[in-house]
Amino acid sequence: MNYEEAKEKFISTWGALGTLWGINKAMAQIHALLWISPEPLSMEDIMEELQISRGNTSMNLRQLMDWGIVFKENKMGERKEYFVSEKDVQELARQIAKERSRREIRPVIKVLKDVSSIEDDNTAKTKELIKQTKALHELADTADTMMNKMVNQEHNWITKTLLKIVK
Amino acid sequence: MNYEEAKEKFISTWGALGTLWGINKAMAQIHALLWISPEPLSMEDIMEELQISRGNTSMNLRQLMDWGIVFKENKMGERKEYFVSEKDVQELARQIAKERSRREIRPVIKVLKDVSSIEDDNTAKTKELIKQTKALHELADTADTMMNKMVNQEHNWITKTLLKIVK
DNA sequence: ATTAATTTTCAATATTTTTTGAAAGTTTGA
DNA sequence: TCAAACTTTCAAAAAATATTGAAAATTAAT
Repeated sequence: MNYEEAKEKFISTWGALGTLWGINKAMAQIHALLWISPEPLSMEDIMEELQISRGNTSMNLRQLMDWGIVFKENKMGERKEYFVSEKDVQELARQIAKERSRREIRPVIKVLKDVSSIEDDNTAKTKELIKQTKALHELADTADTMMNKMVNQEHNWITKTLLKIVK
Repeated sequence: MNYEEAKEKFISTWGALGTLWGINKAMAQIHALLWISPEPLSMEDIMEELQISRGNTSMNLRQLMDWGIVFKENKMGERKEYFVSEKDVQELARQIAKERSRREIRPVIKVLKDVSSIEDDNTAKTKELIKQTKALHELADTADTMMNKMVNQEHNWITKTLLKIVK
């Protein structure tokens, strides 16, 4: 496998993985491209490389910036904007965990809490609803608390912790 | 919030969360319905409750069974098939982790390994590709190993471990 | 072996999501 | 202030994904 093949393989694999996890292909691929690029890239560069439109590029770059994993960069004397990805793998993981928790997990935890707190009327179905949503609530809450600890830890905490668990 | 409201809220929230994480709405909602149902449900019951077609119900039940989180059950003297969900929250988490690892994460780890192993030609871009994909490979591999430990642990391991981390 | 009950399949349809591209907006420099 | 360089927005189009429903297949009882 040469450089070009490897690059394409990485970008398309990252795009496919994103899709599987609810992240659109263009967004995942732009991220992949910036992740392996030693230089900041302009919108033109990205459009060219991934064969996508200007509008698509612009919107997905904005989303990546909203997620806190891509940044704008200016070159002196140049009008054009350039983009770079967060390069540290731990920081990337933390940022993604943080955002998914905030946007997706916490709202669900809130619903689970509310649903599991309805008044018990002693019917089997109500009992089951309460019991099962409470169990989900507890698991989700514990897992989310852990994620948040993770997000606020020192740089190398993730790997150290995972390794400790794995023994 | 009464029982009906709570039930609907739970089912639609679970469906929406699924969608966000790449699982289709019907599949997530069928799972939610079975999760809180104290009795096994027939295909008719599910179609009726969620207002979805027979074909849709059949296909998504099959997928849930492929994921190992829903099972067929027969009532004596009845021709019809009934379905029940895995009820244990830990087992649910383990099963989902196990399947997502097998189907989605491991193939990506393989690609990362291959891509990060291309020959270094000492150009900046090749060096960056190798460095960054290697970093992802290491993180993904560690996390996946942890997931697999998890999957094969005793029943209550997840919560105990998470709590230990959280301190 | 036939029929009735039930489930599965899959081409057609509907829905949702993503992408495009051109117009509108913004910024910078002359 | 004007205009060139560049970016953003958003309605329309395209693509991807999910859903339907009826025909085919399966199963079980008579």
